Amino acid sequence: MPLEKSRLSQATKKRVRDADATKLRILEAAKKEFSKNGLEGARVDAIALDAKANKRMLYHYFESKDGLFRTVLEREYLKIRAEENLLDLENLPPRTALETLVRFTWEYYIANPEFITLVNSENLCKAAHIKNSATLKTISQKFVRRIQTLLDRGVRENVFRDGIDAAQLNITIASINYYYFTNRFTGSVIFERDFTAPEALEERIYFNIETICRLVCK
Amino acid sequence: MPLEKSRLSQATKKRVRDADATKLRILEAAKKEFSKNGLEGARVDAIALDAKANKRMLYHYFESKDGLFRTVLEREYLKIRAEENLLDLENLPPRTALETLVRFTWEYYIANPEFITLVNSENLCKAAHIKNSATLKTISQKFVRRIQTLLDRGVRENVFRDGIDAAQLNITIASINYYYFTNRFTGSVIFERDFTAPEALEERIYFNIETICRLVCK
DNA sequence: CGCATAACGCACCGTTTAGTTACTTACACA
DNA sequence: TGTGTAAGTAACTAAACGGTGCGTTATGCG
Repeated sequence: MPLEKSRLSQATKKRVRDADATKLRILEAAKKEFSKNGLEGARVDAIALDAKANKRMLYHYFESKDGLFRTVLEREYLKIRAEENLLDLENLPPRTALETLVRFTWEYYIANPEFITLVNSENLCKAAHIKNSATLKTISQKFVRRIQTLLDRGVRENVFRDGIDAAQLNITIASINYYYFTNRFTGSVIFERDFTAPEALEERIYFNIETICRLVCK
Repeated sequence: MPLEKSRLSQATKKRVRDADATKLRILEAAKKEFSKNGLEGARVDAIALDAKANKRMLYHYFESKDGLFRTVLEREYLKIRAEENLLDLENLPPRTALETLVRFTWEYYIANPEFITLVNSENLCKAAHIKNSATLKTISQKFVRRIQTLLDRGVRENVFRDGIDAAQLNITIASINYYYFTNRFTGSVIFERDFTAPEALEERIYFNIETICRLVCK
């Protein structure tokens, strides 16, 4: 009978005490709070409250506010790289693959606005949290190599210009999408138009694809 | 004799009490502190100390921390627009004018890295400080109109493509320069190269000019 | 079942924070 | 040269902050 109860509780994950579930709740709450208010602006108490966890647990699992931020940020980097890896760039015509990549970046930022503000926070503190993360370096470089392969294939198939650097292209694709979102609030005020209106978004992604295609294609 | 002394002190600006000079010292110190640590991370005491002013004066002149930030940010926007207006785009061949604009943006960010982090902070708080600034809107729109004029002239002279939106182009020029700088710390870690090394900077500005010219020119 | 361990909670700490009160002092102008 | 006003100062506050000491309780395992 106690065995059965144990099996049931494991299966339904309705344990009163569940370290993994608590950790995850804290991470989700931290992601919200850090992305909304920045690293300095985020409140540890607010994270604990939102996670329905005791503040003590936060320090138990993540050591410090910075430790928690590091974990959140690293997870977000891993997540975007993982989704990028799902892109089937290798089996698409080069031009279509390029367009797919631009569109993916755009849509990822729309769906995950937190990523942008987290990265901004990390740059404000000069990348102090990720400085020593070996995994982040390797996965990012693997992605640049994938783009280089795509560029090479495009050149071979005579649709891409020769001599384009994959890292520079990668930065440019990110920038024209990233900038629009991170500055959407000041942008909307200054240009007196709603940057997040559906028509505005459509106009922008069209313009961005055009920009990249004209840069890369023959 | 007291008249002479007064005249002298006004001329040399060596008054013991000088409201304008104090205000300026506070603004300069605030710009440093806000850009270094963000709005929330900035410390009012640190600003007062660096400005060699009493904290009370800060509240006397700018009302609050947010009031000070608003003033700093508005001044920085006015400054970049003023420098942009010095650009002689009207009397340059269209392609040269375009290249001049891209290069100016790039060099402005190199010379004024504070501008970028201040804008980032403002976007984190959803443009709360500049929301009601009428001057900012008008000067920005005037600039977009200048770019539109340049684009029109380029089309007439048969060197630019037709139908390019000045606002979109303006955003794109800003983005490819801005992103590189704001993310230079995470970028340097992830790509394992120094984003601020002279060779890296040169490579990037070349790539950016290429990107814009390919987008706009025939 | 009994028990070691890990999950969890409460109440608290010392420090730092933005902002203020109450005061003194230099200076422009009459 | 006297004086009202604005510039400037020091010491303070109440609240909020990140972080902890220490006790309690659920749970998985032998």
